[in-house]
Amino acid sequence: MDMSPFQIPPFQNASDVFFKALQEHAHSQKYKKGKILFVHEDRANFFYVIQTGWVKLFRETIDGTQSIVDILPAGHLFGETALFTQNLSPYSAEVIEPGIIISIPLKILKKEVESNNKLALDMLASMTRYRHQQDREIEHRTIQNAPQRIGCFLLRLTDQNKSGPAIIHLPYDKTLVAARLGMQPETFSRALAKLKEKTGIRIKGATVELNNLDQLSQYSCAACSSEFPCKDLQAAK
Amino acid sequence: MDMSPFQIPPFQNASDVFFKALQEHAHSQKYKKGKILFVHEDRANFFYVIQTGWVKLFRETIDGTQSIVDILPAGHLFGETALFTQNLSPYSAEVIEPGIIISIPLKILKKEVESNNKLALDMLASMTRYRHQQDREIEHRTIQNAPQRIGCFLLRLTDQNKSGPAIIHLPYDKTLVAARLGMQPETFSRALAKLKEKTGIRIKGATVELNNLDQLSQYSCAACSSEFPCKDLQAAK
DNA sequence: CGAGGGTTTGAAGTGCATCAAATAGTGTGG
DNA sequence: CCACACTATTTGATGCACTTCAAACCCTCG
Repeated sequence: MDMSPFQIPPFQNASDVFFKALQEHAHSQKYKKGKILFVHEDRANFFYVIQTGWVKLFRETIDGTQSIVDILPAGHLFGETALFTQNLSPYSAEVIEPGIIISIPLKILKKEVESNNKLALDMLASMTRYRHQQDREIEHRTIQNAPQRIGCFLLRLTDQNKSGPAIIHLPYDKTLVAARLGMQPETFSRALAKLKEKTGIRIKGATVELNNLDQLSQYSCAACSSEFPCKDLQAAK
Repeated sequence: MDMSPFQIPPFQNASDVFFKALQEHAHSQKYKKGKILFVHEDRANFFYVIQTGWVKLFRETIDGTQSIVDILPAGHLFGETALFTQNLSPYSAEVIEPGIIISIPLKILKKEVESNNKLALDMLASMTRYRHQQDREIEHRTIQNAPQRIGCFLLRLTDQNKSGPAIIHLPYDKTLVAARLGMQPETFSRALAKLKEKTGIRIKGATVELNNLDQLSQYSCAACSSEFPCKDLQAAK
């Protein structure tokens, strides 16, 4: 099995025993769009690492309204928190862009985290980062308006090591981007148009050309407690 | 020094060495309302445990708009995440109801968490709980309206071990409750009136009488992916 | 080429914010 | 213990942002 997906936090310091167990019990599989990996409040026996594709984490109310917990790109893991919640899934997970996902028995991780303090610390660091992202997310929902939230989202999709104009293309359906940002599809469409008018970005289908990052970040980050490039925030989080 | 504040998660499994270090270096002090404990992006050398009183964690934008990260009651700790962020405070902290707060050098916690895996696991469990609270918070902001959010907040203030009518009194200013719930004070006032009309609660100043918990939770939790009593959510979180 | 989903556009409604002002409540010094 | 000053809270009037419902458009893919 390909071990490269595990060259990422928080696994840098995992033990050989752990990797050996992975070889034996981790399972890599390609999934189609729409595949439900597990459901909220299910008994959880696995956690997952995304090798390629995108995964949506969500919950829903009785009347079917969904609320997006997160949308994750390749390189992220999810479902690992079930370790600390009596093995109950805190959300549902659905593949939204086809890709390869590795499932790993929670038991393996449990054993490792209980015996390898370095890994536990790395997980704490990951959790902390996530927590701050969530804090920021709440802030955004509260004080940014729709066009600003979109602008901020686009900025986080850019490669923050480069400067100058950037061309990105939306990683998944606009409807989903809208949900991810806590707005209706119609609002997204209109807000994107407004953002275009305000900052001069160019839009063609799912492709967006950001010719003036400064102008964009000035417009979007005005209503935020941190400036672009938003420290600690990962692309497309 | 009184050690009772440390009979709480995540310190049950801390070592004697840790407690001895606490005796020597932890500092307990009474603070007045309005005291700023530290400021966003300050260098952090301490973390804190609330013995009595309430503390507000927040950030602000250049134009002075505040966004509330959290409002914490006695028994909670905060500032500990600086351990994993190069000792930079991820928010500001202000005492909003006078009380006694214990400050503890991060170094002590650092040493303990690096050498005591049990504590690290307990911290992971605490973080996980917090993370799920935040997820829920985002959900609430998205799908509950103002009166429902207030109802949900009131429910979480009740003693969930008892049933039947409950009398609570708001733990801090209505203006702050409003901010905590992501709305304006005016909106809070009107939404509370609406909630009264819808669920028959009684309000006198800061005292609220919930004579029908079922009706209240039915009204509030309709727009939520979990039912009352919202599992994993602590009172007044 | 046609079916179906994703996206945009239009029209109307709703909830919350904002600005302004009145009222209630609280703590202080006399 | 009272009057004043100040703050917290409520109430009113208005505006705006986003939602909702409806329909058209577009794009992709079988």
